[in-house]
Amino acid sequence: MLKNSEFVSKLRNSGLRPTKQRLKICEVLFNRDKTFHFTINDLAKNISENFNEKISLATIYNTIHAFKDKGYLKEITISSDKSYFDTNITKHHHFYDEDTNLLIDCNDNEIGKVNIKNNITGKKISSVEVLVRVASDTQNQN
Amino acid sequence: MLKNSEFVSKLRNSGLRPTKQRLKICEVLFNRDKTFHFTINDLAKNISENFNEKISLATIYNTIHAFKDKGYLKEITISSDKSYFDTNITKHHHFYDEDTNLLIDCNDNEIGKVNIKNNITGKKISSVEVLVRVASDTQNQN
DNA sequence: ATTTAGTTTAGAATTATTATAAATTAACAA
DNA sequence: TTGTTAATTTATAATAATTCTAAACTAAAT
Ligand SMILES: [Mn+2]
Ligand SMILES: [Mn+2]
Ligand SMILES: [Zn+2]
Ligand SMILES: [Zn+2]
Repeated sequence: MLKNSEFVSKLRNSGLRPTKQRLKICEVLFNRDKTFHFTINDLAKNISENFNEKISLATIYNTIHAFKDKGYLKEITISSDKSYFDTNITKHHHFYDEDTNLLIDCNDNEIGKVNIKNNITGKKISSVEVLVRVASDTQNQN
Repeated sequence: MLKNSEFVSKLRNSGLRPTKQRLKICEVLFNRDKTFHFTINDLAKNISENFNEKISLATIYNTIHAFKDKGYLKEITISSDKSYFDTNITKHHHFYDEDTNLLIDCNDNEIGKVNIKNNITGKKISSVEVLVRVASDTQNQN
């Protein structure tokens, strides 16, 4: 639940000019109570259907990637034909409902800490992510 | 290290005709000591460069998807612009080296069992996969 | 006000993947 | 064998997500 002026400084502080388009995208993504997951297409549709502004698809891609690079979004890869973004930038894991194609955040109390006993020599761990795929009982198993 | 005749029965047993193309792909994928990870492009290149047979890209896609559906391959999604396949069909986790773009299998002794305390109501867990991204110490963290 | 560099945009290009539909081939029965 | 049938392969077109390009626009600095 941030105000417009807060987005302006947030953008300025990260070296991004607070343009009309970026502020609108900030509002859509960050001016709400709960974090959520979306695809570029979801976002483009949301903006064109629910607001008067027209933001070109190229700008949406540019902005989302800029926000990701600045750490304001995380990218979640579930399938190779679609990329999800997450406004929850804390470390967390996901359930993926194969029936509805929805991503659901795991709380820390739902999945215990992942115990990595041996890392690759000379490398540093940059992230650890668990994906739990779920489906109705009557579905095929993986 | 399977023989050609074994691939013939394996294919027949799963309702797939043992065509010349499928047998060649079996040989390339399964006639070796260790499991490995590959992309469709890797495989197409491998076949066209190291063998005389020309298999059309459409057939490679068809075959890999058929093998995946029959459970002879697993698909691993790391990034949205490329899909990896895995000849190791046992339950296991992965390291992904962001410097080299290589996938590395985790042994059971490297990552402890993931403890899922609460599943989504009414759903069945179809898979649990951990992806540990690693990079050189001098790289950016996630 | 002028300049400059950053940003937006429409549209083209790229790339992975899937669809189409005709030619080929494996399986099967006569 | 031989003919029939359905599965498979293939070249090619289509699709769809994403990136690129280059011109127009705009925020920031002078
Ligand atoms: Mn794709
Ligand atoms: Mn893609
Ligand atoms: Zn999330
Ligand atoms: Zn593997």
